[in-house]
Amino acid sequence: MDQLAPGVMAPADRRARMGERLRQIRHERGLTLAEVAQRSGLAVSTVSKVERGLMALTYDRFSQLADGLGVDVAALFSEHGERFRPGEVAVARLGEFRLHETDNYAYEMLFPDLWSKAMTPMLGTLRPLETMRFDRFVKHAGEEFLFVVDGRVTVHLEDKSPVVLDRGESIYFDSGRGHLYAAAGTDGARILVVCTRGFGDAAKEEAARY
Amino acid sequence: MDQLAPGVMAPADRRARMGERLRQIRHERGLTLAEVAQRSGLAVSTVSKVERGLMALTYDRFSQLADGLGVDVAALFSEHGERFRPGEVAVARLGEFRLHETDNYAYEMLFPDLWSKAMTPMLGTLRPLETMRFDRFVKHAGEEFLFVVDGRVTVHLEDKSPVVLDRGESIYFDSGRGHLYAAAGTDGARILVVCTRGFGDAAKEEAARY
DNA sequence: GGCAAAATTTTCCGATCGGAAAAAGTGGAC
DNA sequence: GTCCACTTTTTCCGATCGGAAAATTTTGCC
Repeated sequence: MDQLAPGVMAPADRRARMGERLRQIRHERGLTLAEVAQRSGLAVSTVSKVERGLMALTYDRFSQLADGLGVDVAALFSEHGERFRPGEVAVARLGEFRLHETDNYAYEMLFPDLWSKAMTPMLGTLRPLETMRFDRFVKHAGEEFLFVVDGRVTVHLEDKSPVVLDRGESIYFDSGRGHLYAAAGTDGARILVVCTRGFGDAAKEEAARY
Repeated sequence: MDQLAPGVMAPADRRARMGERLRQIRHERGLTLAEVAQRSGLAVSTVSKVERGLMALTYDRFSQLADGLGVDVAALFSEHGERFRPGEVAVARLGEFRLHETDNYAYEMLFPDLWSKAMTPMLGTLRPLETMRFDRFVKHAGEEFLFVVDGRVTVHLEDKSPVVLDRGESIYFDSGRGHLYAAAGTDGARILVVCTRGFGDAAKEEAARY
């Protein structure tokens, strides 16, 4: 009577698998049931039962739980999704970086040989804004994370006031918003930038401009 | 009484929005309630109630419904969830981190309020391996980038020799490989870790092709 | 207009969700 | 060992889900 699409497993199995996944995620975060319950607005007992596959949450509460765990609902439903070769590892040693110099930035790609990975980490050395030549903001697809390793940095964002970051501070933003970095003050600064979505797209966009 | 995080809308609103969205999708497909019910294995009345926001399906049945509609669950949540919105910016100031302590790690989520962004950056303080208790490696979906901010770090990877990283060095690997960090030597160490939440654009694009 | 067929909503009720509180682990300290 | 604090599980029960079928609305056609 139940004519479901092939590959669909029984509800009980689904719950069990999802439960295991949720518990694993919670443990990775180092959270207790009480903490997750607090953050998601659910009862402790509810979270416990869900993790053991004893119960299936309604989608709105399930969504709350995902938020409380800090995980995207979408990710919980997509069993697959690894395109980076499973198990791969790469180390970036001092002095082995590939230097990339432009008019304004001096970037070092940390893993120049790793092609299709989710993130592109770069180390950069910044000069003060006065010595930089800028026509326009840089913008590209993806999201961007900047961490100040040394010195002070001013981040200019399109339609926003400049943000000054001290050493150890960071900023996260949509790369689609125009952006531009410079060292604050007279000294240089050292930053770590991590972008999502391969450099490929960005490179293409850049190339198309000239 | 309901003490939820800011920005989270009431359950009723959530249902209503989702319902409208589901009905819209069904109409786009030119399907009737009966047809969707048939394809998803749910009752007609159930689909009707869901579309009008009178009821919230459990996540397993919700998933069935999505299948019946021929739409990815991810897509249903992607448009109205509290995601990282285009153009958004967040700054992590010193002293504003959310500290999380586990047996082995003390890490600080840099953007605790920004869920569902592509990357999850964390700052961590490591103790030497001797003082840590470990049962097994940690492994999870996604990819991971570790940068040594201060001190020296030993990275233990499943089926690999330990890797020692000096300040300024970094490592990139598939989080699916068991991993575990510790400070090298007797002093502690300071690290910056950026994780992706699995699930890539590749999967999305594949699904969207047809 | 009336009529029939199809689509949708409402009703009813058993099954299950989901929370509060009690009970049962789980260490760690003494 | 006992005690204590913390985490997890179990219990209980009101609230809600979810399906079958009846009732209602809508659509098409004469």
